[in-house]
Formats: sequence, structure tokens, C-alpha cells
Amino acid sequence: MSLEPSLLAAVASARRREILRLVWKEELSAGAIHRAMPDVTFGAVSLQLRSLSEAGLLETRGEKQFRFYRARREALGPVAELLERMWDDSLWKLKLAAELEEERRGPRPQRRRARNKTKKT
Amino acid sequence: MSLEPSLLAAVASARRREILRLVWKEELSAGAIHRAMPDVTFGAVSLQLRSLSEAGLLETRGEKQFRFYRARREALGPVAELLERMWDDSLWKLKLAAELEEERRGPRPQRRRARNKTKKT
DNA sequence: ATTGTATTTTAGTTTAATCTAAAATTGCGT
DNA sequence: ACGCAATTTTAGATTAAACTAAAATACAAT
Repeated sequence: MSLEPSLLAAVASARRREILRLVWKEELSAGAIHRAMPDVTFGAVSLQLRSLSEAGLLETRGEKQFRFYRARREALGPVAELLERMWDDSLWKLKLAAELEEERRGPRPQRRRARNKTKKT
Repeated sequence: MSLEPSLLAAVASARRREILRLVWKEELSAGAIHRAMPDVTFGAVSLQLRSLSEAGLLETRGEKQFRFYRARREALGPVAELLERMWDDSLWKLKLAAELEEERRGPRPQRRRARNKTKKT
């Protein structure tokens, strides 16, 4: 089908843009990406990684039990330059921070638990 | 040129892109826009017109009892070219299609295995 | 085979977006 | 003033997106 809408949808999300920024110039493991976004669970990050991958915006490399992700800048076409401009613009950083804060506004207090600990009996 | 997240959000919606395309080169009244989108109500169109206006992407002119809208292409910055390419340039689609095809040669996602245990009653 | 770690996926919940239908507004003409 | 046409707005319903917690999977080492 058509790729363009999925591309714009992928980039319209602040969370996905943050992931793209993290893996823009270096590959990172899923765990490392999650460690940089401590306000969401590992599962949520993994779902966004899947969205981005299905939009063709990430390349993946598996090594040992890790999976490394990196942005496919060429797949973003002119949007790549747009994102770089957004990230370089300091005014933009402020607005993005405000937007993320806004997105965090509604959800319940973040009781961040140790993730996915298998329960010992 | 300030590129705000709201701009990307505005453009991520197929419905709003449709409106933008309608008023890209000529101004149209709200009613005329709605007539070109018979699958939604007038109210829904009006709400999207407001979203686009609040994102700074439309200019408005009132004449008689009509309100005419036109895209503010300069407010879209590089996104304007992106949209024009999406609408007009078949090369854009071909290029992205080629990239999709190339990606098919990479590691394919593994087939999901049905592993839900059947629930006994 | 079992354990341990990293990651993905599922199922259900919550949040935000978008729609419809109807009421309210605005402006024009009589 | 009144009625009419165009448009906006409100309130509620529906839909889609994003999140959480837990379970499932994958892979390496033992």
C-alpha cells in the first residue's frame, strides 16, 4: 500500500521522534533505548520500535541476545532533514520538552516498578 | 521558520491532508470543502478546519455569509514540498516503493506462532 | 535440559482523536 | 425585527492509539 501516510504518522509522535533521535547516529539495543526513556515500560518501547520498523524507518541487527536498532535515514527522505533541523533548533527543544510533559500529564502517577521481575515463590 | 510538533500532527491526518490539498491553490468556502468530502458531516469538516487554522496552516477570509479558506504554504516550510511531492510526483511513490522492495530482501519478520493454550471450560 | 537475560507479544485498560447529531452563532436580505 | 443560509460549536458516542503488566519467546551459557 502507500508508505507516505505511515511515514508521517510515525514522525508525528513525540515518543517515536525521541527514539529516532536516539538511534540517529549510532545503533542502540532495545534495552539501551528504554534506559533513555525511563518513564515508559520496556514493552511500550518495544511496540514503538515495531511501529517504526514496520514503517521502514529502522534497521535491526541481532547480536547475541541483543537487538540493535538504527535509523534508516534514507527511508525518511526529506523528512530526515526536517527532523535534524528540529533537533538542532534550540527553540524546538523547548517546545518538544513541553509537549512531552503535556503527554505525561494525564496518566496516573508513575509508580515505576522493577520491570518484569519473575516472581519467586 | 518554526516547525512545531502540532504541524506534524496536523499533517499526519489523511483527512486534514485532504483539506489542505483542496485549498492548496485556491480558496474554498467551508461548504465547498465539505461538498468535496461527502463521507463526513459538515461539523466534522469544520472541526478539522479549526485544527488546521490553530496550527497556523490556513488563512481565512469572510465574504457575505461564507468563509473562505486557503492553505498557508509558507507556514508549512519544507513540509509543503513534501506534500506536493506526495500529491503530484509519481517519482516519489516509485522511489519509496523501491525502498520497500529492497527491504524485502532483508530479514523477514518471523511468522507468528500460535501459542495460545486452548482454554478449558 | 535448565537458568538467566534481553526482547517481544498478548490482553486488557486508559487516553486522545474523530465522528455524529443537534443546538447555537453569524451575516445577509426582506 | 424576522427568517434563511452558512458555519461553528457543544455534548455524547465511537474509534484508534498508547500504555501497563504479565506471559511468551529467543538465545547464550551451563
